[in-house]
Amino acid sequence: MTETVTDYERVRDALRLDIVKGTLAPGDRLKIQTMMARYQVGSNPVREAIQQLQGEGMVVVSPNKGASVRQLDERFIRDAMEVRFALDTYFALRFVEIGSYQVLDELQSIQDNLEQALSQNDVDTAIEENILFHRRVIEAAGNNEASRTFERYSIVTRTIRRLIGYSAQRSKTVPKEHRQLIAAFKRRDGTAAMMIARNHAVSAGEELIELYLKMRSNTAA
Amino acid sequence: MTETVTDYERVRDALRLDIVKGTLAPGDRLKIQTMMARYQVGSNPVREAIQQLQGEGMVVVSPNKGASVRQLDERFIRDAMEVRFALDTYFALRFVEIGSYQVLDELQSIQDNLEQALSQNDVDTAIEENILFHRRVIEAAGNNEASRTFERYSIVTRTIRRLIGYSAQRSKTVPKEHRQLIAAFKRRDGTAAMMIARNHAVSAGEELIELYLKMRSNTAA
DNA sequence: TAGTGGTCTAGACCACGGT
DNA sequence: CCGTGGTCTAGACCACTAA
Repeated sequence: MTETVTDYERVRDALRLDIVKGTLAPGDRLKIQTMMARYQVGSNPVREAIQQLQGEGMVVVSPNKGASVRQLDERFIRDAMEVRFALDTYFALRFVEIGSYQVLDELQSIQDNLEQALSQNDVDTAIEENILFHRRVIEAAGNNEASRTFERYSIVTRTIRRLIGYSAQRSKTVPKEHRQLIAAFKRRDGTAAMMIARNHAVSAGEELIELYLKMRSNTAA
Repeated sequence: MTETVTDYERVRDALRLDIVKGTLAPGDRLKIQTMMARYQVGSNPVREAIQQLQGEGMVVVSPNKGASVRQLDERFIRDAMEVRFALDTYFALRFVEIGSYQVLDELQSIQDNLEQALSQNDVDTAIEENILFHRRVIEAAGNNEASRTFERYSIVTRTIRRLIGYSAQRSKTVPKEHRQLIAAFKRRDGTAAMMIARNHAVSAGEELIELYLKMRSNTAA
């Protein structure tokens, strides 16, 4: 019953978790020596873990210069959000075709948690429940590749939102749009679901860019 | 003016190319010793290259058992085609908004090459021009992440099509649907472009699955 | 030109599969 | 229980940077 057996798997999983959790922030250097000490392994497993994460796109490696956590620049945020947009729109439509009542209940329950977290200003929980909501819609299709792609880009939302939080404005629109989406799912209205998902993704994307730009100017100050 | 400098980059690029070209087929083992000999490097660069490709999803590594080129099973084909579907649909709509006349000309020229290749039964060229057509539509949006995602899954089309070729039937519908798409782009008809792209992706996906199943039963025989 | 840190090799170690 | 082949360590080597 041992989980991952090899060292490079352990290091890879630990690193990925640290990046997702935010312990390692975008731009942070990943020095081999440091990780050798942290995980009590040699250089080889560390390098292999880093290479794999580079393949996944979380980490950037410059030859002879080293690795660092991928920077979230404006370009990447826009691109990631657009892919999210394409996925969310399509899988909202798909959900109408295949979503079960059981998953609908799950969505409703996630949504309840999200609203409660928002009302209590529990930003971390709100972020995770929000991502979970969208992930669950995609996962309902049982498409591994779509889920992986979603996961790859959800780090953008997670990281920026964690830095800025939810505005009073957004704390209202997010639940409203989610409830509209659930309603459209319930009455099996594919067109409506697509349009709501589309609108939701656009407004989320635009706000994230705006927050990012604000963040940059604040950091510069 | 040296291209990639480090060994692991060279090996990674060579391996990736071999997989895309089909020199290394799905399921082929990637033995470290073999690659050490082939590329004249030690085990370390080989392992790092493999790990990165595993991150990209082209290669599967089982701990203590080794790496092999990813198998194209029915599940993966379906999932990949569905992601392609989501991308193609969305970026067809997007192209109407942002596509330039210059890119339209490029598309027309690619399409000409594709039709010529089909009429001459030049399958390899047809495959590449076909992929190029769809890639170009996505690339017009200038979205790096979308392009990478497209690239990741285009290997499915490439590999299966290479094994089976184009049926007389498909040799007619592909150009027809592409021409319809170009026409919709030209009159900036987003709704039509989306629906054509959608239809095109669905029929391509269904045919690939069918071909795959046929291929499996032939191989088994 | 010294220091930091990434890259690569050689070889020991060990898991797994066949005999 | 031997062979094949994947995994890991130790250390040499080398690219970059700063003084």
